[in-house]
Amino acid sequence: MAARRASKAGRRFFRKPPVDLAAALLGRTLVRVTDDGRRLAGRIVETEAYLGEPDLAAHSVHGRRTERNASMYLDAGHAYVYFTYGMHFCLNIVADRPDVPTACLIRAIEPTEGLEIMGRHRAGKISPDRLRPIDLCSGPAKLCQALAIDRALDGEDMTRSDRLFIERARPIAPERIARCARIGVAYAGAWTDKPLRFVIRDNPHVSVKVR
DNA sequence: ATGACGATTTACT
DNA sequence: GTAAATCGTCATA
Repeated sequence: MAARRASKAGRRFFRKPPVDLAAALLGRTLVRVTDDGRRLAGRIVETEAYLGEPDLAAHSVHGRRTERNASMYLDAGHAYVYFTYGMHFCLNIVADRPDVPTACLIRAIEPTEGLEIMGRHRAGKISPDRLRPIDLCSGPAKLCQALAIDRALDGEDMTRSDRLFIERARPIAPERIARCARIGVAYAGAWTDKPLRFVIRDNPHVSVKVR
């Protein structure tokens, strides 16, 4: 008898505007099953919404469509994994409807399953004293490294995939969610300061402190 | 073909 | 607080 698991989030859950999805993702479980069958998981504690065409911080600004960001145009619930800074991957989940290139960046999770393997994935490049649970997945590129997420998972349909998906969980009460400006988008003019970042209040696993 | 840049992380002062 | 790492991606030519 297989262990009982929470149900996998389906299309209906993801098919909402990116701001709504970013908030709805908080508290839910991100699950990654590796090629050798290991289950790695964590609770989503920080997300950001990217609003597509008008959003000067979005890869799909002005309807830009390239080989890299093609996944943003897929239906809601697909993964958009991009490579940046010559060394890092970041995971987004596509929101809304097909051909509306909006998405939510998963910026941090609180690791709950497979911490030892996550640590192994993170080890090597960093000093051992940086392998505390709180250092494992507290950033968009760190969590991708810990969960072994790279471009091989770009375009993955997370409503059907057995290697990357969201499990339903008790929603976070609205008063426990903080909204603030997104991280690392200083170049985005009027969009730099829009409150499109969502975090669970006072959670120690977030990437950058809320101000 | 080339140049500039980045939805970041890390170590160091 | 600052700066280095490091290269795929994109716009320009």
